[in-house]
Amino acid sequence: MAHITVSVEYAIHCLLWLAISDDRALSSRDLAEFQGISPTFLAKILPKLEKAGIVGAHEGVRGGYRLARPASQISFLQIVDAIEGEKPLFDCQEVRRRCALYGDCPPKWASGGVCAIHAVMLQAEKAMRASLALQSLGDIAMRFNRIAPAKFFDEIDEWVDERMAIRTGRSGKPEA
Amino acid sequence: MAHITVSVEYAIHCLLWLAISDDRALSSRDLAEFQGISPTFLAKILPKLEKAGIVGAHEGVRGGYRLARPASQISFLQIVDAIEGEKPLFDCQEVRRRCALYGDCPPKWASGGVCAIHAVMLQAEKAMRASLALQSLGDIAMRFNRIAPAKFFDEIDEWVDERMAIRTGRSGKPEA
DNA sequence: ATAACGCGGACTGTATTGATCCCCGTTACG
DNA sequence: CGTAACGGGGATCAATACAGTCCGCGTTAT
Ligand code: FES
Ligand code: FES
Repeated sequence: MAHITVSVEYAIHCLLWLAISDDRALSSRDLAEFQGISPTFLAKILPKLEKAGIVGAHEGVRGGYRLARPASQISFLQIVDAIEGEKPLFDCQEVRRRCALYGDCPPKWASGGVCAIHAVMLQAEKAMRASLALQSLGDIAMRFNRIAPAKFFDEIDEWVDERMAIRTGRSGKPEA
Repeated sequence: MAHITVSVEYAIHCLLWLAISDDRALSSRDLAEFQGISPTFLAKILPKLEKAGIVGAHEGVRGGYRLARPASQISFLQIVDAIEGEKPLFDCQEVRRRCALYGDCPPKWASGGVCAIHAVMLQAEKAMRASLALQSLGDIAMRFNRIAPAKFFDEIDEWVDERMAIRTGRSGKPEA
């Protein structure tokens, strides 16, 4: 079966960090290094979330990304659509019209409307999308808050602070 | 989003013809020419249905394929799985374990069980598969029987008879 | 014996995906 | 005002998967 690409996994995990460390704008490089994924590749993903209105981008030095809405108002479906576009799960090639019995002009009963087989696929896609629409980023963030120890959130803060200091405070020294 | 490949469309349309023209074994070449699709490519698809126990193959001259079960006992899910294998909709790369905060050994609360994001995807896949499992080839065949004019079925029979005659009766003449 | 079958492997071309690099406009900070 | 950190977009590349072809083998009715 087809795939929801890794880009979506990267995107949602980034959004989860943004949801947890609210307020503070995180740069794409921060998010990449923090999660051990390719910075240049992540830099191609985040603009998609921005164009979809899921995150807000702040340009220039000290810039970065913030959630554009409360996490509870960001559904998984919106994220997946923002990253993957609107490619359908099943892409019907209308083979029913090529039947040898009716040469080049298939009768209306065979070519009108949606092929019954195609309809089944559309229904399956609809079920999948409905399932994705039910879950919000806020749900996952809450679940994460429950399982992660409080100490962990302090470590996140420390890490981010350290990054900020390295980048701005001591900008002349490129290496820590 | 990802795709259910064209092979599935070919496969299901072939199965539909097999369901309609019951009894008679149709060869892969018959099915391909009948639907205007590549014979060599279809010849790669049908064995998958055979290995999955959906169709039965009869080798040798006058051979071909038949449904191995009544059409009502063949679900769309079984067909899709037979063609596409068992590739998951979403293939988790476990990015959660790469977090910079816990170097090489992520704590158990972060790596145990299934990632909450992954779980959402699994649930969506489950919803899609459940939707596909609800529809059977028999349902579609019945729907087809309702919209197709009775005359059409006679034409199918004629066409098949003609093919049989060309292939076996006058085997010495390769062209019609 | 022949020719129509199914079966499988090797092979090609193209599209997509993951990933890198470079350059540009913008913005804070010194 | 200059610099360096930002985001954004285009060009490029390697790996993979998919659609489609070709060839050869074993099987079986006629
Ligand atoms: S023609 Fe595409 S599914 Fe029937
Ligand atoms: S680690 Fe794969 S979805 Fe979270």
